[in-house]
Amino acid sequence: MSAGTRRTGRPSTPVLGREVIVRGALDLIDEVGAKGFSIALLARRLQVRPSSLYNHVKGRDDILAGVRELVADPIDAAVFDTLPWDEALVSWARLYRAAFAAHPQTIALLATIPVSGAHRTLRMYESVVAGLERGGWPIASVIPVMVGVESFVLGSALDLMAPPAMFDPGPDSPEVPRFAAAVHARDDASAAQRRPAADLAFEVSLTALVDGLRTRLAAEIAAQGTTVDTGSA
Amino acid sequence: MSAGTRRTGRPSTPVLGREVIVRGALDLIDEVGAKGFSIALLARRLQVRPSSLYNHVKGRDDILAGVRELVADPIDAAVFDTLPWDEALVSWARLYRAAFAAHPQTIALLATIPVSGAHRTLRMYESVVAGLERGGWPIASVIPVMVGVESFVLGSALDLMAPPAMFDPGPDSPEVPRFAAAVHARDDASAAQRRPAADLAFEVSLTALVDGLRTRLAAEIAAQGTTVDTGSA
DNA sequence: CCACTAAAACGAATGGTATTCGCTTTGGGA
DNA sequence: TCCCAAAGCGAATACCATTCGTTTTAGTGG
Repeated sequence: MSAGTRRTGRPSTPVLGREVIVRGALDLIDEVGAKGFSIALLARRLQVRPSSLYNHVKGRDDILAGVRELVADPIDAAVFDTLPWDEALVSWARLYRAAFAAHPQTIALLATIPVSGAHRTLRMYESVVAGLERGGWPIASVIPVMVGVESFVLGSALDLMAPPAMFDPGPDSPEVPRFAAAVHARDDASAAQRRPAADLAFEVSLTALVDGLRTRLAAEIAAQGTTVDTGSA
Repeated sequence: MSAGTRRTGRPSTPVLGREVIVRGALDLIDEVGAKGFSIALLARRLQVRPSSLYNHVKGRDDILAGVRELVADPIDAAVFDTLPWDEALVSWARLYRAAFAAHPQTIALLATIPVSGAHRTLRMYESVVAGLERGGWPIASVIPVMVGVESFVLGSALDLMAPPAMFDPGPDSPEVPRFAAAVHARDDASAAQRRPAADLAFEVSLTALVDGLRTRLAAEIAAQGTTVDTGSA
């Protein structure tokens, strides 16, 4: 209970565990940010010496992999079982982005880490693939479509942690007048709708992307029987 | 010329300079990857002691900002002056992605760094904004559209550095049969067209995105004079 | 019930990191 | 010519993640 006063040797009641460590890591990152995160700090918060962590996790990267699972947990691809593929895609993308938006500080740490091959993730992909196939997408286009949407979502997540006011007062506005005016107009629209500007940009492009995919699917179905062309229009 | 044998004191002919350091950093990252990059290694490659670098750059982050400028240099938004907005957008996105594709190892380091407010970058944004306005986009939608495309490009760049063979032999393929089949079909299509799978996914979604934006613009122009709705469909 | 093994904590040590500071030498402007 | 600033070096600082040996305890097989 008191600070840093545990005798050496195995404790009578267990203190750590993978679960505890990963949860603590996520909380810590939320508080101190990606740059502030360190094993030493995490150990302090868990009332433990740094070396103790290594009895439960392989190392820093392993902890971050766990954090990723935690953050990605609420992403649910079950919508693909009940909704048409296009609506499901929109819903999935929103959930995906919202999951990262709930922990913006983790994005800098998780973006670089290759997406975990955890069973949970694989099953999510399976649902998406099944939903797209059921929607009529040719098998060879399914992964590209999914990856495209996922890339857009991850890019939008990166955008989330960009400095909110980017060139607002603009020291060199005179040099880029149209850009400055456009930023101003966007901010006005954002304020009028009482929604963050980043959200508006995300929704606009997400709608456009899925819209365009709908068009393409129609075209591919129309060309059914001819040589399949997965290149550009 | 010989190894590590420079006397103390200011050298008669200058050795370093911001340009030299940043170039060296990019080359080093290309060679040893993001994880292998360090100030000490960079100094060794430049035949210099680590502390000497700080006479020319503020620190690690400053160096990376310079690397970003270098990588982003070939991104040219001049196309917006000559092509219709939709074609220009496609061309710009391709250049943008290609710039990062030319230095895949930098992506992990640059993705987290907020996009530099360098004059070069601002002028690029100015060109894009001007092009979209000229294309008929309402001023309030210009930034969201640009940000959306940029997010997609950055997300696709992240995808570039993902492990190329992800779940190919799939140890648990039986558990995710449709996913495995879809990956296989995509790889076949990729081989048949002799293009990387990532490129195909990028092109598919880029086309769809711009296609959807074209549709939205038409709708917005048709609704001209009515209350502008920047929300979802 | 005892003995033995494995688990799980600690503490110290290792080798890495970026950065700062004082020293020295030299180039260039007044 | 004098003097300051520029630009190298070397040492020191304060981190960082990780490994290893030690110690204490939990749990299990005989």
